[in-house]
Amino acid sequence: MSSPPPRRARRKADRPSEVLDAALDCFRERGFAATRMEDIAVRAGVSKGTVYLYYPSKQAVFEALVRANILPNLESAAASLVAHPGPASAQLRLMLDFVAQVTSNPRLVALPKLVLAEAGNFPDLAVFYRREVVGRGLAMLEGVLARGMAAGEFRPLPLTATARLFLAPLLLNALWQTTFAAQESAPLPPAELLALHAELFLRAIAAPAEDPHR
Amino acid sequence: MSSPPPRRARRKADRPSEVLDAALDCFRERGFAATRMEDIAVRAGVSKGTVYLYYPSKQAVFEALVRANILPNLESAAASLVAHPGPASAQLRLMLDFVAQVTSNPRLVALPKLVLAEAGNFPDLAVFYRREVVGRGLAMLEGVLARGMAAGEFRPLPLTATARLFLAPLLLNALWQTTFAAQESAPLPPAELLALHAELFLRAIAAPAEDPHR
DNA sequence: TCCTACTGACTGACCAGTCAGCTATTAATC
DNA sequence: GATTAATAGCTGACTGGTCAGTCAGTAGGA
Repeated sequence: MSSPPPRRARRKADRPSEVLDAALDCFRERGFAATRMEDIAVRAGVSKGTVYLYYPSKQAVFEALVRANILPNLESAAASLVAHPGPASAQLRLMLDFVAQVTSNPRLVALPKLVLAEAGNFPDLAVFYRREVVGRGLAMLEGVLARGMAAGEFRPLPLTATARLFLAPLLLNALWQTTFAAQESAPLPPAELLALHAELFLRAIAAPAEDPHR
Repeated sequence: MSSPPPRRARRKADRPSEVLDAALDCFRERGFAATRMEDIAVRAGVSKGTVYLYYPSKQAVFEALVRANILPNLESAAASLVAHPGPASAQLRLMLDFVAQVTSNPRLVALPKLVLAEAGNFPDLAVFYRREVVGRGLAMLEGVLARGMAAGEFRPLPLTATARLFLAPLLLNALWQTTFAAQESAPLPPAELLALHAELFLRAIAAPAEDPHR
């Protein structure tokens, strides 16, 4: 085994992500405004000053957090799309499964909610999120829909609106989980909701079957 | 014309709602955490102390705001449902139009977003909102869906999940408006999105037409 | 003259961000 | 290999500013 790197130096490499992890936990529990830099520091096992060595402000921590956690998931969604060519309806289900899986991770789900809540206070972040996350997600989806329409698998429909209608239940389910899930007496399993969504949506956009009687 | 009521006394009656109006504007612009009591007071044309005469804390202002603005709309939705009996699909469109109209008022749209954002800090409010707003809205919707299924107008489907799928695009569209609308280069008109939603959704849940060839 | 609505200066707590200094580690020197 | 020097990483007390909430006092109205 290679000798471990010097402890101090190794810590330096690890600190940023340790701080972000701690920050995510804090933001999830109390929101952005109510978490203090000291909370984040203590949770990361570090002093307040150290956090400022790596991030110049609380805003910067938040922005780094969003960037670090969101983009890898988008990349992997795009990759899985490329890895699974096939009928557009199958790819649609693939994307749905993907979102469902991401959405089942409470730590990740917290992020869109935070962005939504803080969009007013972080216009830059809202722009970034709209462009890099929502924009790219919708574009992927529109690509799949366009392929399906071109192949006669789906009816011709306005791409943008259709893509948003497909995504809406996925996103809202995620927000729901983080907001109301705790107080549900008989929670509706997300998998059930999403399965029904897939069924209804595919039926709604399917091209009509060829009618042999005509 | 009857003589106007004494100015001081009249003001007392009007203050609470004036304060709530001002608070809504402030919360919309800067979020809950970032608005100061003094902002609300100035906007209401009053001093900070006066706000505290009517509401014991900032939290109380927020809670009163939500309660005052949400419930009347639900009542009126229920009333309009009673006033328009008819096929379930028509009632579904009625509810969609209703939500669309409420949603087109930016002041009202801000509230669900605030509740979402602050749910963690106001557990009581989240419970209230879940029960009184979301719960009653979903119940109304489930009622319409159940009628339609019983009448053979819609396929039999799980009520709860179907109702949520119907609502999701409406709510998400509202959140979208408040979060990203400002930066859209070619905004998608909500009416267009909602019309497509109605079309797709009704097609998805429609009972299959009787097949005369069978 | 009394009361009711209102005012706004004030207090106490809180916290983001700073910085002088400490400590563990590595490098240099003998 | 022991001692000292240099430095990178980290610390936490401190500062300056902000703001929720208070309350003694003012003024309009009956």
